Amino acid sequence: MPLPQTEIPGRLQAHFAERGIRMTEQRRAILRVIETANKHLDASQILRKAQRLDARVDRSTVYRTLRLLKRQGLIDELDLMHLNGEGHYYERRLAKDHIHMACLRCGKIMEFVSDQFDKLKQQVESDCRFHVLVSRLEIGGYCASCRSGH
Amino acid sequence: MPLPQTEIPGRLQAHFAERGIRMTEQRRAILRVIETANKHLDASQILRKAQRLDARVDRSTVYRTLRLLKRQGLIDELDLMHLNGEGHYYERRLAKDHIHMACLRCGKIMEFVSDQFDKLKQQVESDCRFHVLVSRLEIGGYCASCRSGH
DNA sequence: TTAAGTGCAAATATTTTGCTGTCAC
DNA sequence: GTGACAGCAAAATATTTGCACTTAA
Repeated sequence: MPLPQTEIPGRLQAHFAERGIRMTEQRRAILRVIETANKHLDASQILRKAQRLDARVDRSTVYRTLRLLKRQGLIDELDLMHLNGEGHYYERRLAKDHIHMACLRCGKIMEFVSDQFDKLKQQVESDCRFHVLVSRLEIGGYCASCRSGH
Repeated sequence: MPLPQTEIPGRLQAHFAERGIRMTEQRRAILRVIETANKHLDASQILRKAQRLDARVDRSTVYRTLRLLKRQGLIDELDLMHLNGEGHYYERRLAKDHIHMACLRCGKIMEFVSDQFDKLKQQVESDCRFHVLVSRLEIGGYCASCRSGH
């Protein structure tokens, strides 16, 4: 049984090699940033962090690489309820999808894994004869602390 | 038992009146466009259609009104997998939430109502002690026609 | 070698804001 | 009458693109 994807470092680079996608220093830096991120990053944050690894990285290369990663199904794009502007956030796509919850009061982002979510997607597959490739469930509301303090 | 919200025309205007939110000709035009839309519209499309009802409507008024409607929980904001650019789409919020499926090949948007979706949200409420106010489930993949032709 | 990738600058797309005048209540 | 709303123009934000140069394979 393979290890869960979370525990394989360099998995993104490995994927590029497997599919014969060219590797550059800039891409290496960007992939590294995404692989080691411990929270959701937007394009500007990815740029800044990648430039610390390789100062040459340009903003447009970040966007081009993000588009590539999306097409390859390696990252997911999130809005996180637009708590901060209109941009998008990115995170590695792991073996198991999860739900994102954003607290509209304190801005905290929470993640939640649920078998019911998988069942729901299976229902879409069978009831709608729709082949699911990507899915995104984002919920906005109040977290436990904020709802009690209300 | 009240009629489903879908069947109450002028419901958005009624909501404004109930909450003492000022009604203007411009808002009337924008609300009318949203209420009578038979597909998902983005800000530019709403502007264009609203201007046909009242030529004075300005782009900024559209955005300001959309923000107001969002805050009032009267409309939902969608990405529809960004099939056409980076903008957002809007639709009236009805009594029952639904899932949006976007075919990545033909661009068709489908909607699906599922009790499992409601159950999943209830699970988030209880397991995470998170009070759900808005939720958005968007799925990208291949529709029945496109998957068979593949 | 050469097709793919990059930086740079400029363009495009989307949304917001400041300000002054107008209008709903 | 007055506070909320509107138009307009400009700014802010987010993303994409054209093109000449560079580089991975």
